[in-house]
Amino acid sequence: MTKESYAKDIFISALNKLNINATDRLKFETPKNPDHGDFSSNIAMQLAKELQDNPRNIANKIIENIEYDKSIVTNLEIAGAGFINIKFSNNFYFDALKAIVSQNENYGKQEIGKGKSVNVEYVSANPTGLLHLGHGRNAAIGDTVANLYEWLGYAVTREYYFNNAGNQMNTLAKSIFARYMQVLGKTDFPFPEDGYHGDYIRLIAEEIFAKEGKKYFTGSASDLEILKKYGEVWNFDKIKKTLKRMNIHQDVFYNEDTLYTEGKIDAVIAEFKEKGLAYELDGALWLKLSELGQEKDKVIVKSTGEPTYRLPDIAYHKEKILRNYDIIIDIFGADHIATVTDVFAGVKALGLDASKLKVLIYQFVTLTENGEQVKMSKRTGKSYTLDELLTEVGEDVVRFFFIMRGISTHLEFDLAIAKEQSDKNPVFYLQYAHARICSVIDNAIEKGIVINNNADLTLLSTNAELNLIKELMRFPDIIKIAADKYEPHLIADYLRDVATAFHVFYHECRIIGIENDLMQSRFALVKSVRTVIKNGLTILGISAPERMFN
RNA sequence: GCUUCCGUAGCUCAGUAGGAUAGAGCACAAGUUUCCUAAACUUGGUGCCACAGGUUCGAUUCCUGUCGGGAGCACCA
Repeated sequence: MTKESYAKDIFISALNKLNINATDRLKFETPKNPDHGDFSSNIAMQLAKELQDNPRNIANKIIENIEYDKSIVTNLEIAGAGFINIKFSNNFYFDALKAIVSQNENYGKQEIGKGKSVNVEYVSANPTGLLHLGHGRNAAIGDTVANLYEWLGYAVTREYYFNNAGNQMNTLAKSIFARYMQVLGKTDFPFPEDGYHGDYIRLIAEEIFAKEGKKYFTGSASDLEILKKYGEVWNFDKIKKTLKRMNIHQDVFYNEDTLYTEGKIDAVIAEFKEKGLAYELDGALWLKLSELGQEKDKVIVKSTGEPTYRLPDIAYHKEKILRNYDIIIDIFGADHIATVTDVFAGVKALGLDASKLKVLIYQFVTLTENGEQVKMSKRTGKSYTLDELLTEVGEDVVRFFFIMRGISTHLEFDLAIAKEQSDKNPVFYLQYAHARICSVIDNAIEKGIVINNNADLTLLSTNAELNLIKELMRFPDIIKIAADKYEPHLIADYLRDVATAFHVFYHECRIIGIENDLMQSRFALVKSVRTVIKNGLTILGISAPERMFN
């Protein structure tokens, strides 16, 4: 039983007695100010207009008709403009803690998504280069969202859209070839204008030369094809290694190529033509987006015969929709905003249900240090790669920093704070709470204390203890809200609140060395805190160390 | 010009699907350890919630417009 379920029960039966049907408007919230009780309803204010009565009068009538169990609710009162505030008994909280203790490491897991499926597509970087900061934010958001849905009981597919077909792959081949020729001694061999200037291209060229010599010097189509493939494999290998460092493992690597080989691109073209939504002009094939609510028509097949990105994107989303997921989530950077509406329009035009699609757009990341923007790595002199950042500040810090802000706000990644292994770094605050608890338990075991599993929780009586229980009770709701709103940072914020409540408790209440029964109940409490922090960090893909400062 | 995100404390950001006295971390100042990890805790205060209208019993939150900053507006992806 939760606060919500009990409060709803007693309110609905009171409203029924008054012949008021307001079930859908009945919402409760936990007031910020503890003087306003544990739970609060604004229903009386909402009803004021249609009942043509003063909210406080209505609240009074509702309260008069509420029947409640005094061992669960201790007080109901009207406050302010007409709020009804509920105070729950300590016993209610002890029962809630008992439930947490018994669920143990499963606490927070839910069945809301049972029998339903979610596809989360994230990272999806082209194999033309190494991952950079933006990909890092993408990866952290995508993986955390996937975790959240898993905790809600959904069957989650983590997907990576692998695109080795477009124009950019030819640019990669040409870039490698130019560096290759330079490695062969033609130092003035021209580098393509729009080529990839990163240092890794040179590494790839050197590696090819070391392994296979100069046999690709002709630069023929077949040579370029080999260089392209080599670069693709090389880059993708690096990408996967970087993701692995971030504790990310995707289930499906959907290759764009299969859209062509399995005829899915052609099928979509045929369908657009059949619906009269595609026409030829200047040798190119255009999609009538202007008839689909967009500003202007756009090209889907270039006059060269190659599709623009729009067409495979539409075909790919069609493909995902046909795979029958209940929710399909894409994670994109702000630079992709324009493509989203095109894909939606295209998918709808194919008669598919676009309401299952949810596109998360995250804003850009800037790296700062001591208030100044950092563009280049001091160590390499090149722009920061994700791998480099991981090495510099550590995996846990990277994952945390990338999700600690709302996804729609610009993220300032402060290198100085990230590097700091101290109290300034918010990650350590959470991990420290976990390590502290582990340490106390180790300590008890060392002293020969036996921790039993049926402590008398009613012995917990201080504010610090009760606040901690209340904090722990929020965990399932927070997971649900974070998933519904697609906001991983809510988990990070929540864990900080839990850690704070724990540290306050720890400061005020001793555990070891006090009377046995109370000690046992405090162990139960503290073990639950440890579980919540560990589960929360797991959702964020961050480790929960048992020991800190070695 | 159009699309989109943002504008809240000195800085970085929250604000629980519209609620009561707008919060946290950092920075700054002062304290707390014979005692389970002081990477902790306690105490200090600052806000025309960018601006102007509108909706509402009630707006930092929703709508419209203005200003300011970011990201887009290809036969690149």
